[in-house]
Amino acid sequence: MAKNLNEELPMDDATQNVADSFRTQIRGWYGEYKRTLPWRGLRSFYPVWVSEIMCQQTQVATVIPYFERWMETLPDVESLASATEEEVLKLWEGLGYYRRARLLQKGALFIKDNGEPETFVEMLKVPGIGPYTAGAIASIVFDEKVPAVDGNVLRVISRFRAIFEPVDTKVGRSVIEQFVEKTLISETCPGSLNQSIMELGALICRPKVPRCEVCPLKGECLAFLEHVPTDLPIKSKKVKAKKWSPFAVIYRKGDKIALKREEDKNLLSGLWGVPIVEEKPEDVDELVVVRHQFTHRDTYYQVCVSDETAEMDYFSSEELKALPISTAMKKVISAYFSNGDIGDS
DNA sequence: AACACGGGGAG
DNA sequence: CTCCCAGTGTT
Repeated sequence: MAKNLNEELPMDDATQNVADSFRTQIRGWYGEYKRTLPWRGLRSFYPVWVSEIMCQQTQVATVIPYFERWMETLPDVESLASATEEEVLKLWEGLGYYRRARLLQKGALFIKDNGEPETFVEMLKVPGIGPYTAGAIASIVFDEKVPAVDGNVLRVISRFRAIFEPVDTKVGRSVIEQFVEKTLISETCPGSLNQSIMELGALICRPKVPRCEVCPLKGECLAFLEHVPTDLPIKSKKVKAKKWSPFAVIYRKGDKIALKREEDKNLLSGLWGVPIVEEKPEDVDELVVVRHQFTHRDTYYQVCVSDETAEMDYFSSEELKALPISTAMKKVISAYFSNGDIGDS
């Protein structure tokens, strides 16, 4: 088999000694300082799966109450598979990246048909499970020797080995994955090793303010010894939010407003909200501008009211609390109910 | 490879 | 303001 030597890091004796030191130091640190988390120590597929999906692009502290409520309501794959999409999204309300919740349920249906995956390769077939999540579950639940490379691991390893290749490219990512898989991961508790690297990234090897002085790896960390740790990792892409000023139309009827489920192809698909349009409709009065910053869109909702009758379902402020509604739409709706009653008609 | 996809924490 | 968080799917 041909190997791509360009993507391999050195694997001499010195590197192996460094790897041994890494494992010893970080395991000791992890045993003493790891946070207590609701899913920490669990070794069955379902709760680990749910926790990993919830934690994608979301800080652990934010996830905890969502995870606990989710597990009380939908404690196993079967209950998730048979839940309504509305119920699933309501449990996810406020967490963001709502596609994760819908894919989680699709995954439950997939597992209902195909059985629970038990290997990294099988897990990749489940909707919503990518290389990180497959590695995390396979190593934590099934002791498979596979890396779980998230943002924390990219940062910790790029600093530890002084890897200046951009980590948000195929090559850069591969270098990190190869180092973890070929050099770092061992037979003993691969899941704990993966988790310990992530935990170190979250608590010590932080993006802006790393706590190098108390880091268990400072003796071998090339970024700490030879460079400026905060120069790493290198990231090549940087996308800036574009300004977006659509109209949010409140169709009112008495004390109720019209809401609809957002279409699949749109932002916030599956959630409920008022209609969002690019062009200003006829016969509406502008009420207020509500700003909401998405990652990719700095949004200025121009909230308008209309007394026309819309072909949608109408809800009172009490009734809409039962629906899954995004934080963005809650701001818009809240602006209407707090200001909209004052004035004309 | 580049982009879409939410919301919030922290400097 | 900025960056980034236990990433994945689509184009």
